[in-house]
Amino acid sequence: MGRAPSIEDEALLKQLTEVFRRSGYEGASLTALSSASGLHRASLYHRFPNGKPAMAAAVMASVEQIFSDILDPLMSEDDPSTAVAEMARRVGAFYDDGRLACVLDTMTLRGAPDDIRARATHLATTWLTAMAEIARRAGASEEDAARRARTALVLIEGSLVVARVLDDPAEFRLALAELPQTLIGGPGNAG
Amino acid sequence: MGRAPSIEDEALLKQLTEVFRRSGYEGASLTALSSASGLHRASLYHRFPNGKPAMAAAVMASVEQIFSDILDPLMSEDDPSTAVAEMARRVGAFYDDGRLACVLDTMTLRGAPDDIRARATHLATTWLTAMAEIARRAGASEEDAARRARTALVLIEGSLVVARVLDDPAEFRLALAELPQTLIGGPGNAG
DNA sequence: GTCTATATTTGGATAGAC
DNA sequence: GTCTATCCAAATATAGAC
Repeated sequence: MGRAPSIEDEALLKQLTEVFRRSGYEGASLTALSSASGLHRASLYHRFPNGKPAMAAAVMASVEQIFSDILDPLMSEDDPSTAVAEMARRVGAFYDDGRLACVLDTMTLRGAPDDIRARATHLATTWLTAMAEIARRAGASEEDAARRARTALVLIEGSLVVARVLDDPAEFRLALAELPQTLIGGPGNAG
Repeated sequence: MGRAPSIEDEALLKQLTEVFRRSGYEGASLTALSSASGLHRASLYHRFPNGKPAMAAAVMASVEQIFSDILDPLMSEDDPSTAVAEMARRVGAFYDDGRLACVLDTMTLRGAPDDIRARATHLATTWLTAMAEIARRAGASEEDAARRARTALVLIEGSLVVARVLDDPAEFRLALAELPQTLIGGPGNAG
């Protein structure tokens, strides 16, 4: 067995993810990724022999894993309202209360590899499906449930942009607080 | 007088703006800016002696000008509902029906110069103020008007992200279509 | 005002010692 | 597994001809 890594895979991915989220794919330089992780550039290449595209792919895979946890309450929790509230809590933690951008936003600008953009599209679809399902379970029609899910995603992504631009997390917090209402509340739904 | 420019300032700014909107500040390489404008890199430096930061600053100034036109109906048009509809139409044109991202999003990632980010913040504030004013004029309380304006901005920015990620302008079109409702419709307002 | 040519720096990537 | 040293390409920027 070789020498133990100075930073475990999970912690490493977390640091790399943060850089990609803050700077976007092209803005995430090897220098930035290196200093964030504490590993020299050559060490990053040892972990990711295919370089920056591989790092970005690993980040996307990591985020997919994190989202499977974020969305888990929507499947496992019986009460839809409780389920959405718990999902909102986990979303808030992942976005560090609005201080971190979404990979769906920063990894889909021109310059990002096609496979990364495709993964972002897939992640968005997964998220939308899970949110639509909980709305459906709370009594919404299929059409209304799909609409509510899209609105929820728009509010989360938009509030993250606004929070960044205004340097104020208030809008993001509000979007999360209203998520149960957005997905399962109001007219036409039992929630 | 010297030789006439091969591309007029206005057209040049439009091309540069598109690159910055698609790629973000760091992703907008001189090569990309050059091929989009049809000018060689050295010619871009002739127009902007302070290089890429100056190009980005000029782009922000240009966008500020465009927004003063986009927001003009909110001041000059008597009927709030008509005013918002016309603003929405101009917003749709500026974002090319959801195909172009917002500078508020792409120019505020890490790596963009501080003064560019500050201009983005200022632009967002100007936009919010103008939208809050029309909501106020339509009968909303000051608090409700401010809330509606923030929601409108969140919906526009979020729907642009979602439209890009899903490669489908539908969500953006919907956000624009519902803008009158968002700003001046519903309970608690005369619109 | 635009061009070709070139300088300089940064970013991405590799080789080989430890 | 991480490091120093190095290579190569791309990005930013400048000089000077036309």
